[in-house]
Amino acid sequence: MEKKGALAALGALAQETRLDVFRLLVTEGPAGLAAGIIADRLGVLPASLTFHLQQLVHAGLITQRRLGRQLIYSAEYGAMNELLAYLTENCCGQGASAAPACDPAAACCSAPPTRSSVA
Amino acid sequence: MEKKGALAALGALAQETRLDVFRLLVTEGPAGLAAGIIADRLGVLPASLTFHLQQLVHAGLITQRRLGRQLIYSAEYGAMNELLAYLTENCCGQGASAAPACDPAAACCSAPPTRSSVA
DNA sequence: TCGTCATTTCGACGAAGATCAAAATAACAT
DNA sequence: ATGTTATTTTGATCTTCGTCGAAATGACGA
Repeated sequence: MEKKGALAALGALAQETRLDVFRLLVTEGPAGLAAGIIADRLGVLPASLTFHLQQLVHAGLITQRRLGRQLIYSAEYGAMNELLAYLTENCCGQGASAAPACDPAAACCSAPPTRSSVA
Repeated sequence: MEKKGALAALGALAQETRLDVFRLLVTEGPAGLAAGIIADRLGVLPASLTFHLQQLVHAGLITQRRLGRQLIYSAEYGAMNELLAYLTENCCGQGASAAPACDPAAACCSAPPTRSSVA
């Protein structure tokens, strides 16, 4: 990941509501969560949530898909891996390794472990 | 690292100048760099640099010490390790490991490899 | 087609972030 | 004491960020 992308990801996560949203989506795995449910769980007004969701989408940390009349958001594990890789490579010593640590399959409890690999 | 600290660190790094400063300090190792030299290398006005350095200090990512009439700033590797640990534990799947990846000894070239362990 | 549910867009507002020039402080040498 | 260098503080200005209520869009069912 180049600097631009890392800055976008860092900026997107550097806000309490957005960090909460992302963490929530991570625990839900690839199945994701509808906007309304996220708003309910976190106690955020719909308009505000949309604002934050857009920032996260724009940073590539989450993706959006439509299911009926609701919009489902889910975490983009690859982006988090790239961010971690960037940080270990550029903000630690020179010899830092970058083993991918994020895996949707690890989101164990709420969503049944999906066999499909990461997009 | 609790959420508050992670937010502070993310916010501190989510700005181009500050990310540049931190990356520069990381490459310099524990020896650190004087404010004036950082300003020179990055082409930032002194007042602006001070502003950004303060943000980084406040987030715990760098530390300050005085050497004669200059102020030396150096990277706080522990803070970066904690941030990486927080991200892997909270923003990846549940089973993510948190092996400390940052080591000042890895900043090989400019500073002689220090034997003292990470704080 | 009409209503209604889910979500987004719009417009306005205050708060926080970033930048700059100018003045102030701190440390040292003469 | 005085001057010089290194850095910070101050204050002003401008932009960006986050929040909110109200209106608009999109998708579905009757």
